[in-house]
Amino acid sequence: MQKKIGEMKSQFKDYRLTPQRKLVLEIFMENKERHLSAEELYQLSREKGEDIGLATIYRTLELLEELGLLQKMNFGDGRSRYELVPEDVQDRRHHHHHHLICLECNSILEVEEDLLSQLERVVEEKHNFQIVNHYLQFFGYCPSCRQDGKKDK
Amino acid sequence: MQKKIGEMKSQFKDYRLTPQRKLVLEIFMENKERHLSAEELYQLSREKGEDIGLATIYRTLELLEELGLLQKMNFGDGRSRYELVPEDVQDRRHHHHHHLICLECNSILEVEEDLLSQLERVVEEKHNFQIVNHYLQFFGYCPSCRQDGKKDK
DNA sequence: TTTGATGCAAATGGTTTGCATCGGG
DNA sequence: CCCGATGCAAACCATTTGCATCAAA
Repeated sequence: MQKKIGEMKSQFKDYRLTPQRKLVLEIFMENKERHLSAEELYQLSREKGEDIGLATIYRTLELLEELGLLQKMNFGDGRSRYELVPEDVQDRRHHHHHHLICLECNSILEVEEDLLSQLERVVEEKHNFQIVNHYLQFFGYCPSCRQDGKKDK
Repeated sequence: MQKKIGEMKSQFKDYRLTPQRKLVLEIFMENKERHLSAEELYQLSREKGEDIGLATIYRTLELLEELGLLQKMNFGDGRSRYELVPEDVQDRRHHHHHHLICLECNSILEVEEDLLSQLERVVEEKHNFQIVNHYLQFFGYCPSCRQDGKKDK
């Protein structure tokens, strides 16, 4: 069950939950499957008839990431993208899913399973490195592109 | 055993192995452990007394990545970084090592082992996605920062 | 009323590009 | 000669910042 934006005030201890910040959160809620860039958020906000400055969007994204509500990511297309961090993992700041990035059509599929726990433990032990989070991307060819282009060799 | 730059001509089928391109490769050879940015390459080249334009460096990096000799990566510091792809994996374009990125001192350790093969197979099968490469980063605290700051909870 | 938040525009900084020139084959 | 490669400067573009204004507690 999804927490409503209004109920998120507790997360904003020293910050104000302004209309602009609500708006950004709202857009993320309505686009859970997407990885939005600042510019895309700007466009989506105008489509909703709202007026919000691009600079404010950047500042809001920075804040929401600090609060652990958003995760910043980079897909190599020259701009940062963000996605909503699921409630149940916000505390631990662990983000247990990965991305399948198609080299042909640039689509991004999400893989929900997280099979890295054991691997993390191996690495932690071997290198005495305390792991807080991980980020895994797979590059290759998605089902539909494999069919079209016969990328399969 | 490392291939010499002079022996790399075969990789440059339709391109010229110019002094500038040799220089860039040479710097990567001498800094295998580092993840160099364009600007850093520029600095290192001047330290060697060579004169090469920054634009040429960018164009060279793009080319070398296409040829599979370099891997482009992003550590979230606002600039792209590159590292030499080991010979024995250049063909398959697989890059079998990962990064441990310290959130405290920003150091980057490399983990040589690759334990993702089985995981890749699971994902490929489950999602019918042909994986060509993967990229894995671990975020946390390195040994020395754990000691200093007692980040360990 | 005070302090954080916003919006605009200007500045920043990494990267790309246009174009004249250079140089190897 | 020709065509790819280079260098310089200008252009680009995502992101950041300065500052005056706004608004909620």
